[in-house]
Amino acid sequence: MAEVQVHIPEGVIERLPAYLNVLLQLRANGDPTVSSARLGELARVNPAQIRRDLTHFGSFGRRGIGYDVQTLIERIQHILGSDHVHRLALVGAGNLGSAIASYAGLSKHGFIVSAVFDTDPSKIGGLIGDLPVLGMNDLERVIHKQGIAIGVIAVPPEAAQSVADRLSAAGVHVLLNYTPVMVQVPEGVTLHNTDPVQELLHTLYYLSRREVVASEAR
Amino acid sequence: MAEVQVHIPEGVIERLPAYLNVLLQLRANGDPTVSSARLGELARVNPAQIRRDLTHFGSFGRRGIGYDVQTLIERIQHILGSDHVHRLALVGAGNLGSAIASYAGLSKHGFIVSAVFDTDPSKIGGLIGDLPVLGMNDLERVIHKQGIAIGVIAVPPEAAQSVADRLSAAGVHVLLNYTPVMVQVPEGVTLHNTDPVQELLHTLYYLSRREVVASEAR
DNA sequence: TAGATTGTTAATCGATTAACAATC
DNA sequence: TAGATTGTTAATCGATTAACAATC
Repeated sequence: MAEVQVHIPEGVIERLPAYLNVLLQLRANGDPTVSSARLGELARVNPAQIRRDLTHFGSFGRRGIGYDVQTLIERIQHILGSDHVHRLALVGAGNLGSAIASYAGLSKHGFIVSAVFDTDPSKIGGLIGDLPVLGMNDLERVIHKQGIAIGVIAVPPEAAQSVADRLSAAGVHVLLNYTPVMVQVPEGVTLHNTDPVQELLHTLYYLSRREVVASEAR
Repeated sequence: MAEVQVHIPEGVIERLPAYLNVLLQLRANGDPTVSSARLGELARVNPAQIRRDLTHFGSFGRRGIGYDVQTLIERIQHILGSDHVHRLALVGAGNLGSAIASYAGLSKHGFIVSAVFDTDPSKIGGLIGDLPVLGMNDLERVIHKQGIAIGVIAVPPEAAQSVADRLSAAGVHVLLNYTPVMVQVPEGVTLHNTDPVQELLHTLYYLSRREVVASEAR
């Protein structure tokens, strides 16, 4: 019987990585099982919601016991597709590029930086981690050859759009944009702007409200 | 008559920074006004929702005309509190720290890196941008003196928790954590994990679904 | 067996959207 | 005036949560 995958609410998919993160931590901690109550506490999500979310994909727990940490990790990784390796192309070998290449969070989830590109002749041929920096001329060829589906933009803002264009044209499906520029991408390419400032602004709202409340309570 | 600020839905506050980003782009473009239809197109939000969101704070548009870009920018900046400067303390003067210090997205919204700290004696006294790198001994004193409310953690993962503790104890209200470690913070401190991998995982779900769909459609 | 905790239903809650009168 | 577009209501939609029978 084929599994008919009906629509899964966006919110569910957004929470799965958060659950996964907590589960990986529990595993590192040596915990064999976890209840939805504990998981909810750690991920700051209502326990009922966790159970509800998981039912979209099956039933992974045991009544009276909870969830086996290792099993649930594997199930979620399978659902997300992070149970196999994903190759990234990193464009930009500056400070930011170097930091991304050595970022532990990537390898933890099966992402590996597979090629690094830059325009600067003084950087080409040098090493980032243990990868040689390639010139932009090699971009299309290497992306095809290595079957890279994810591109990371870590270049100066003024170059962001043209890099996005090149990566999209080369067949990359997902772009991670580290510049504050709102780049345009063609249909079929998913863009992620990793602008932490956006989040900071959001927090600022609550920060200033708190100050107001505090001074009113004087 | 005092404005009684009732509860504003979280989602509204999350969207304001997105509107602001688009508006700043429109202003840079020289557009004097914008309709909710156009704004919605650019921010990928339903126009009715934009109008609804804004009514929580007042009525900023003109019927038949739209919104004055400059006015709406000022209003949203005032609501969020980004109409004045916010000082950041940056801990970690490595590649990542250097990249953050020169990140254009920060200054665009009134955030300025006001002090940089590191433990490495070979870095202390050196410059990041035009700021001297200070030793960790100076952390509490400088944060108090400069009235810094926001801390940025750009250190190796193993140091993340202790840096978070020091910053929290020094009176910082908001932490931006650039490591993949889930750090714990005391009550009253807001933590933001800027883990783009979380988002990548989320995208991966749709990416693998698309591959399945594509191969089934073969 | 008694206690714990899931999977699942049904109720609640809140957010999104369509529609339209007000008005520029 | 006619056309455009807001502000706001009311209807829809979907997501969250409480509750509890099933079951380990």
